[in-house]
Amino acid sequence: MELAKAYDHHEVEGRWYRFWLERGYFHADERDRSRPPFSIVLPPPNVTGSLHLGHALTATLQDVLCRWKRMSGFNVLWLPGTDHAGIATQMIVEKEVQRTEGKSRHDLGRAEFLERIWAWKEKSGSRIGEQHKALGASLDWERERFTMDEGLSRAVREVFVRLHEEGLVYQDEKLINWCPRCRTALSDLEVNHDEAHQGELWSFAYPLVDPEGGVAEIVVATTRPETMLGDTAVAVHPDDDRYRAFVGRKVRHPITGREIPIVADAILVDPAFGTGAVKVTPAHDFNDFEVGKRHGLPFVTVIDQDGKMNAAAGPLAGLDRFAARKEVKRLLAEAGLDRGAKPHVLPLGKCQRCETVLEPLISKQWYVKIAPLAEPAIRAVEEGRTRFVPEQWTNTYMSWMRNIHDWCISRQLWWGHQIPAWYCPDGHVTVAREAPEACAVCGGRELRQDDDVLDTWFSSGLWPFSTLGWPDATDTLETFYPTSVMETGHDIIFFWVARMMMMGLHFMEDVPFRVVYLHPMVRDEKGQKMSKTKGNVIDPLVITEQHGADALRFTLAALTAQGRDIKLAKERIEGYRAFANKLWNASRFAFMNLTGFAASEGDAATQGKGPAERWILARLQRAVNETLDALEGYRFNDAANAVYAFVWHELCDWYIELSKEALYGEDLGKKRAAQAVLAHCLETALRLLHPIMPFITEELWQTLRQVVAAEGWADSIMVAPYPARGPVDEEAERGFGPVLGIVDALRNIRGEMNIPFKTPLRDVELGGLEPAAWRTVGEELPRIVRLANVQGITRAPAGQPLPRRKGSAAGVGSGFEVSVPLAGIVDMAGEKARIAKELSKVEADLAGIERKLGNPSFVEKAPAEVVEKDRARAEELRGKRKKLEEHRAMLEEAEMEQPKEQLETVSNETPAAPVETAPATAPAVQAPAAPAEPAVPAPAPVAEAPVKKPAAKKAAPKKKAPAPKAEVAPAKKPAAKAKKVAARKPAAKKVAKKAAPKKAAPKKVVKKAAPRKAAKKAARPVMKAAKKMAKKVAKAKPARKAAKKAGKRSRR
RNA sequence: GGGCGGAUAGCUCAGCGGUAGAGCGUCGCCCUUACAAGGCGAGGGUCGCAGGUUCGAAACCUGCUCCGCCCACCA
Repeated sequence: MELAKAYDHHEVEGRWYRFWLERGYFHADERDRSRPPFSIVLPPPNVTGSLHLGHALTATLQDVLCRWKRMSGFNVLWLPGTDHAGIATQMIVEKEVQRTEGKSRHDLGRAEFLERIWAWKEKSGSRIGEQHKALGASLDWERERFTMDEGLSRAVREVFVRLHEEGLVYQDEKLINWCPRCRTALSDLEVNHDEAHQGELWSFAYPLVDPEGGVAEIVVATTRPETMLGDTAVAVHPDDDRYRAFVGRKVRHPITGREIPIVADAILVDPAFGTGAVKVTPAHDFNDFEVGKRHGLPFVTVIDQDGKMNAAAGPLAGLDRFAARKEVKRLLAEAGLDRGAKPHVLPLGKCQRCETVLEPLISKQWYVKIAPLAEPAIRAVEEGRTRFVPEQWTNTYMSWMRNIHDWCISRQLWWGHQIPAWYCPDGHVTVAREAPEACAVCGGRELRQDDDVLDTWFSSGLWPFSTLGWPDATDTLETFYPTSVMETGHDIIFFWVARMMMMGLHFMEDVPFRVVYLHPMVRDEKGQKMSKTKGNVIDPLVITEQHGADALRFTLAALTAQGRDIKLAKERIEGYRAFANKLWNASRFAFMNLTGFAASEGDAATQGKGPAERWILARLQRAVNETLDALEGYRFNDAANAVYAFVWHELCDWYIELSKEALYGEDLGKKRAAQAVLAHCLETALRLLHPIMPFITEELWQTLRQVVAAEGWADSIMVAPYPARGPVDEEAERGFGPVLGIVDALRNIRGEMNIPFKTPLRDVELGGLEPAAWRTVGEELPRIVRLANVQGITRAPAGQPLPRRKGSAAGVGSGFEVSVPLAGIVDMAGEKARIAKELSKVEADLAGIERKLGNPSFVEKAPAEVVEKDRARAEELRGKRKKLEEHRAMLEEAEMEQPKEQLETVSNETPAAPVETAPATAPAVQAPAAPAEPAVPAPAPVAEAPVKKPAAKKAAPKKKAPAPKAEVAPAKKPAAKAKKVAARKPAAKKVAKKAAPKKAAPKKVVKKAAPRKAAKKAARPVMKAAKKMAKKVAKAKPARKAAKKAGKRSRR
């Protein structure tokens, strides 16, 4: 199977999406009751919009859930649709018409304008569909809905009428938030009071009608001077002695000449604020409105729906409200009533859509009486029938629900569901599902429908059941309601989630969804909200084009941690595209090496499994379990990371490398086993990853099925079963540790010494292996040899340490030791430095643990297993330290014994180069020392190194073992030492600094009752500092780096 | 004014009572026949500050400081 060398998503993605569609895999069967249902309704995007990354996130997470559940045997419905988004859409099209035709919607008229919007909707609605398809969303397109579909509109009318019948929808004339620009009423939620507006608090005097005792006026403060034209009272606090005598008297309005009462109101007035006297404008302020009702004041509206002063404003009629503000101030100043101003910060209510400062106006609107609906919605969450994830949002939801106000649902717009209420000339109202013939009150036949439309969220609130066919009792509704999960942004908990809860419970008598998963907000890499005005909006289509949908999806999933916003950086996407490519190439490797293997013999082939095979299978199972745990807990980042880590760092970095020995070797049994395991791991990993990266996994999975001539596989990975949880073979994981450790140790020596991979490590010895490890390592010697490029390797008998060898590098790990002769490859100074570093690390760790174990209360009070663990670790560290010290001593000895000339002349052509210790060599492998067990056939030939390397290669290192190095060695020493000292000094100083203040603060210590505690406290920072220093010392890397630099310099 | 989140490596973030981690970036060595969109190795951290609880705190409690978000009718 020939695959391109690099993954190209362009070629792959569209092809598979079409395949899935053709096969009908996205379509849910509402009559299938044999499988458990799983349903999600897609939060409908604004139909005129274009998807942004927030939508891409929603689509990705929901698709992950749906694909996972589908593969897990659920009957999955994921329902797509769009929202008419009343005010937003109307504004967009209005602007567009204005721009292209220079006409307002009023120029066009209602019918004509609505036609334009419908045309617009058709166009952009399909774009949203395309965007979702590009992302790979497995939406059931046959069920796509739109909030203004006939069906959904019928649901809207039904709900309105029923609520009206129940007295839960009513009409009332009260103060509402009005946008003078959009010329419509808004609900509380559509008001933004974000900006702290820098305004002023301006004071003026109201002259008393009948001045008395030299008191002729009362001074009030306001941030909105223009509203004084609508003042119908002045209020003071009843207990305020300054104003007690004023209550009941009157002031004269300086502009209109009306007489206005002074009232006492304890709720409105805070005597400490401003002058303690408040002007009252019941028709333009929410607080004042209440005062007006309490005191029976007149409601004088002075501002009209355009934000201009009306006739009641007398001389100021026709002025814009902000111009009127200046004018009022000017007039009052002229009249000598200005009492000064001071700066004042106040929140301004602005229109969510157009940012216009809102005007509270009295008007007749439709409302939903909310308390009876909210109560069940609160209870449902309290009882856990609907659960919020992450949990913290429960509080947000609850606190809002408990303080909820009646919902103003009428909007003075054209685009939306026209309110099903009809008026006769006498003003009677008839509310009905369909246009009535006659007035329900008087029978009059001249009926006119209410001009207004419903708040967009009114229809959105019905989404989880209106889309399933309600008010009809459909199979779809029966099967898929309540939906399983509502996945959306936390910014619309109130707008949408809360309303769906209320409506669902009221009309379906059950919650609309079992779980509300609230995803984070997507921000740009600087953490700023993406917005058109900032110009930092990223179109998901651009990214899918550049990096592929899979890369974008994976990135979004990997960044979706609970409770934190997503800062999307391009580098992340690139990184995950690289992951896709890695997977691609790993698969290529598999395909190239699976020839001759057939899936059918998979199980039979497992006899030849070695420790590496058992290890990777255990790791695979662990990755599967972790991924499942993560998905079940909605931890998308953990799911993504679990698959990522397994595929890249275990399957690719380790197993593929390990498998080569068997795949390229002569032993057919081993080869087949490796093939079976490789195929199995790859196939499982693809299924595991499929929900996150659907395209590339399908492509590779389909190829794999051909390569291994699979039978009985599903037709598509998306309908193949999801990997199942199972027990992890921990023994296989643990048992393989020494093999991995040995390779790591050898690589570390190589890396630290800058020995290129080409240069083989000769005559490597292993020791310190317990019997089980001895066998495992024995079995895997050929693989160790390959991964570390070793020529000649021997094992000391089980349970025995390594014989010391001069002129060698050593590595000590948990349950193994390695020794590598370095003569001729590299000088000894580097090794000394490396060991010193390692040693100080061990010492620092050990010191910490010993201190702990030396603390009696720790040993006494800590759980036994923790103490035991630490003891064991201390023991291990002491062992390691001993080995390292011995090795260091040996190095020093060797240095003294061996004249450097000899070092230079050592040839590495003879494997036995490093002299005395050599005799241990070959036989070790066959050493019978292992207690009993002939079990493992000793891989004898291995000791004699890979033969593959041609002679020519052997010669190569000679050139690379440059004599000059040794020469440089002595020269660098002083420098190295100097650096070491330099590094240590600051650290020491730090300790002093840290410790000093504590000691120098005896007051505290004295105060403390328990001296022991005080002492401990004083000691704590010292301990920390000491730890720190130990670490610093451990990290001091003087010798080698300095040496390297010196070497380079001298060479030039 | 209330409420909620966040502060851990240069950057983006995991970890949420028992040896401080990952990815990206950095540095060194390698084009080792799946992959240079790669491999191997290394460096890098007073876990925001100050107290407290505990044998033990990055984690739990209290206070503070800075960032972000939500809610709110002080004229």
